[in-house]
Amino acid sequence: MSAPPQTVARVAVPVPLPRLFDYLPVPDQQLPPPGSRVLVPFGRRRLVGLVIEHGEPEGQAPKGLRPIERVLDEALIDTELLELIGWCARYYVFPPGEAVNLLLPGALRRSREFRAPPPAAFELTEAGRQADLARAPRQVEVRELLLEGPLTREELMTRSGAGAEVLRRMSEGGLLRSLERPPPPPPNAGPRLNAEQRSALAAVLRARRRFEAFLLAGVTGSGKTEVYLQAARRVLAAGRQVLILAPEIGLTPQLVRRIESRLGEPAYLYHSGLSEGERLACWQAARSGRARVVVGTRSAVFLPLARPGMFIVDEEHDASFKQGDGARYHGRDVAVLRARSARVPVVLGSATPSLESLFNVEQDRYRMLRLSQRAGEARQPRWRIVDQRGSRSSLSPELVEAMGRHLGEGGQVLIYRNRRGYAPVLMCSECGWQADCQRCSAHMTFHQAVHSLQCHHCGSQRPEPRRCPDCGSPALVALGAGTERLEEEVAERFPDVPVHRVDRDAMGGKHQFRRLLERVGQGEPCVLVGTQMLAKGHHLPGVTLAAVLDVDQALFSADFRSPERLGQTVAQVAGRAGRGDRGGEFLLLTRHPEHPLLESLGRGDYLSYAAPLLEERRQARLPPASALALLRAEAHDAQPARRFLADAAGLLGGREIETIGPLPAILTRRSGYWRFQLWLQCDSRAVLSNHISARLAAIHELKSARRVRWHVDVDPLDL
DNA sequence: AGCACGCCGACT
DNA sequence: GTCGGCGTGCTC
Ligand SMILES: [Zn+2]
Ligand SMILES: [Zn+2]
Repeated sequence: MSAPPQTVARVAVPVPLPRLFDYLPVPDQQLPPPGSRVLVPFGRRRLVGLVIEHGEPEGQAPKGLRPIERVLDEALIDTELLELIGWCARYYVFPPGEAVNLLLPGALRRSREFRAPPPAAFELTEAGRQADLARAPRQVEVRELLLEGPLTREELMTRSGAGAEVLRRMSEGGLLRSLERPPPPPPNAGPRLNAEQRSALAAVLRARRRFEAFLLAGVTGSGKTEVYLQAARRVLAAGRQVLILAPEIGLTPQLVRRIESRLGEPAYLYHSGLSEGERLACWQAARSGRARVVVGTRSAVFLPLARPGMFIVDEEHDASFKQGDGARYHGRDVAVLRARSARVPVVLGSATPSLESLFNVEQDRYRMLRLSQRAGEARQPRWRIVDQRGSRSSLSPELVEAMGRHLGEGGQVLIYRNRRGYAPVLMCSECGWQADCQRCSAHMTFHQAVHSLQCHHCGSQRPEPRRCPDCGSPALVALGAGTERLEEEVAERFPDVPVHRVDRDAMGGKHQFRRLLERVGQGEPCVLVGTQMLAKGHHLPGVTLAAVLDVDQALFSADFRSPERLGQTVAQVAGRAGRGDRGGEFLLLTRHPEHPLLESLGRGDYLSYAAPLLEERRQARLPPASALALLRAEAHDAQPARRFLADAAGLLGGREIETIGPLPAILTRRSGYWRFQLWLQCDSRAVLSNHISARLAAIHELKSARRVRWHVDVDPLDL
């Protein structure tokens, strides 16, 4: 009747080897079920692993099988997640042992018991209200604050001056009750939806009980967030959980507050900024179902969920969803898979959808929901492409004129430049010497304020040279302009207007940035000069003029994704202008105004810009129209890396798979390593992954593999 | 990835 | 004599 009991557990062990390891049960015990967390002997070490499945021993273990040492948690991970991770390991060609890192929070990856983190919030008990605290001034302070209602532990400690010890004593004495989360702000129904939003919402709700993937493509200010939050509310009402993924940079306190107030539920945050204890608490709350709303970055896509009801990916085009090392998965794509296996809807939102998602719409895998109207009075800004040829300054006369006009009318100006520092190149005007990084094939960026040269690829620094190291001339010139120089030039042109620089160098702490946003929010006329930090998220209602400087390098980049990224950046920055009630203006500065990409961009509609890009990818057999994986290798010398890839190419060639290379990476040398890559292309994603997986062991065993660092990247974003 | 073993240069 | 450099091999 029943199948004979299987004799070994196949265990995922956190080592970078392309296989699971077989273990016998703990002596005199049964095999722990799949999903169990176990402690196993491994070589001379003991490691925490996860039982993936049961089976019969195959592939002779050289020294025989060893038993599991201890079962730490039985069936901790459900089979749906185990299957998902297995699928990911095969598709993305990462070692199955990564399952341990992806599925367990750090606290559960170690064998020792974990000390429970302190409670996140407190409220006063009845006993606490009435207690006689005449001889405990600190406790009185705590009580005063809590009379108004519950507070987070952090807030309570800073405002009352009470230490952890005081709170612990009060809890033990029954004066305080610990809460896992502070209560959410009062629910707020939010604005009335317009017709487009209502029909998008209806479409999502119709799929509430089955799998369907939606691409919610809405221009800036069209109210995408409202649509998915209203859908989420219905899912919560049915007793299901909602997982929202957002890029690191977009996971702001404002977004979290908005989510909480719309959903009337505390949002459980999961991101890398949390302490280990906080991560564990969120993980457990998600697994138990207590956390009904979870908001997190990429890694949250693997959180266990008791009753998943909907997945949401905000800013789905954002590159931070792709993990860049270890298990190189794409959080958005995993969310779609997870929704499918849980039979629930997934909503991908973006004003500038990835070509991958647009392709999936074309293939009828996703359904597009378009929001083309800006909510409220906000209008599309007026666009202008400015020919920068002939202008010696980075700020062209037309830009300066427009800035003066907008500032004069009380507006704010945003200038976007994707490069921090003073100048990207420092050159000797006598002999042509340029300051290059010793360890990378790149120029060093000149940072004038700190008198140094910095490499933005490897972080190395050196002091600003006074003379040319080659010819001794003092005539060193800074070529081009980064944000630091732009700030200086703006201040020269507009001495009476405040200029704020927003980049990693100028914004030391988060508080500094927040304070600046508050100040800018007051609405005084000013100029903001900055990088990515400025383009993403954050409401800047006072901005009426936005400009993108120096788009030209993106027009001629070797990276085939460059035009797509350019369009996304430009649309994002343009979206900053005229969010308020005044009609905005947007300028794009270039020395190639006739470039077809810019003409297409200038029409101001991202989707019609993207359509021909997708067509080009198809013609060129590039992703997403075909499957691409890279085999990357790096070594201190170029030759071993090239050699390894050439050997691997010999193993990987096949009728269905085209191998190209070894090619040098776009940044050929980084941090002292020469970097090369082999392109592997195929019409079918599944065939490509299977093909590589099947040859992985042989690649591992290549002699030439021993002298290089190498890995496979399926669906790579960076070249 | 760790972690051991192993065999050669320069220290007390 | 031995401390330690990192090349090589192994992990159910
Ligand atoms: Zn010189
Ligand atoms: Zn460098």
